[in-house]
Amino acid sequence: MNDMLKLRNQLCFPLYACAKEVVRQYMPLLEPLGLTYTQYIAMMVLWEHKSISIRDIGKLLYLDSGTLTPMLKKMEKAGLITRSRSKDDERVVIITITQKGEELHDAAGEIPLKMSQCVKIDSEEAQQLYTLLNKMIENFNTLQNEKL
Amino acid sequence: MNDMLKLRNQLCFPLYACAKEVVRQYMPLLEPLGLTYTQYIAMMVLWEHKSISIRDIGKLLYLDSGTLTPMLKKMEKAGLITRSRSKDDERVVIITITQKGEELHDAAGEIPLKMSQCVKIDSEEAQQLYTLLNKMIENFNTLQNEKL
DNA sequence: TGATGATATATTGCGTACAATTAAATTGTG
DNA sequence: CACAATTTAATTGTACGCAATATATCATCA
Repeated sequence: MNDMLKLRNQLCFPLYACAKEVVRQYMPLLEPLGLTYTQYIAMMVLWEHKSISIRDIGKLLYLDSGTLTPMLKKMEKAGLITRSRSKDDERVVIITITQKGEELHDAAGEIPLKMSQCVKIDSEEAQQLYTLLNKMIENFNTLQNEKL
Repeated sequence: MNDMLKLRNQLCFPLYACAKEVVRQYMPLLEPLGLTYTQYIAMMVLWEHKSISIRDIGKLLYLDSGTLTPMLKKMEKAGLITRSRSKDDERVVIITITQKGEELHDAAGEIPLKMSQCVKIDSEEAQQLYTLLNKMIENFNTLQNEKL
């Protein structure tokens, strides 16, 4: 029996399970804002950048057009953003946050604190985790670039 | 501007992004076996337990019947498992691994090593990550039980 | 300039995920 | 023992997530 093929010896499984659970914990906090987790992180990009191409949102969130296009159309319908083609390059779609989208920022203010209370690890552990995860992501980015 | 609402200050986002990326890295390794990642972790449970209820698979994988029922039906169609009602309790569906399912175990033997090479973190870091993630999962389990 | 390749988004198809609901079987209780 | 409460799967509906493909636009250069 190959012990590496047991669930409890897998590193990737807790990563997968933990990520799912965190998203689940966000749901009741985001429900009053009418956002899903993916929409929430998209709003986070827009609260910071105000106006940004779908391509750049995808690079920041590691999501492709197959995920973003339908989601952003829903968010447009909800009045949080507008979509328009760039004049410089007609291929590019620019997403711009609306007043209504900006207003969600205040309503979201308490969410990071509530989540950190829910994820009961101390700040040193959180820092460790952050560092390790970003190291892995960096490595995946490098692998990706090597392939091109 | 609430800095906690910036992507780069979020702990949950690297967790979410990293988990997705890991699943993506698994895909080419699992493709020759005809498995998805979720099917792969289900097979891991079955390689170890041989025969187990859907309920217990769900507890081990943190998945509900809405996910498992259709997936296990596909795996039955693929000949990897059989499905049968328990004689003791007709509500319970028992999943049993088939010979064909057992044979996949050998073919999967190289996958953990290949993945560990792909995720280039050293064994001490891996241990840290494993510990932190399991601590978070434990905490979520506790929260869950408190609610009942 | 016109063919060719690259880029950005959209679309399609498939496979999860999960909440909410339904249906059947079992358990607990008066 | 009857019946309400619980448990287990299945079903339904919504929302990702990604590979593969299609389409339109842009860049390059012979």
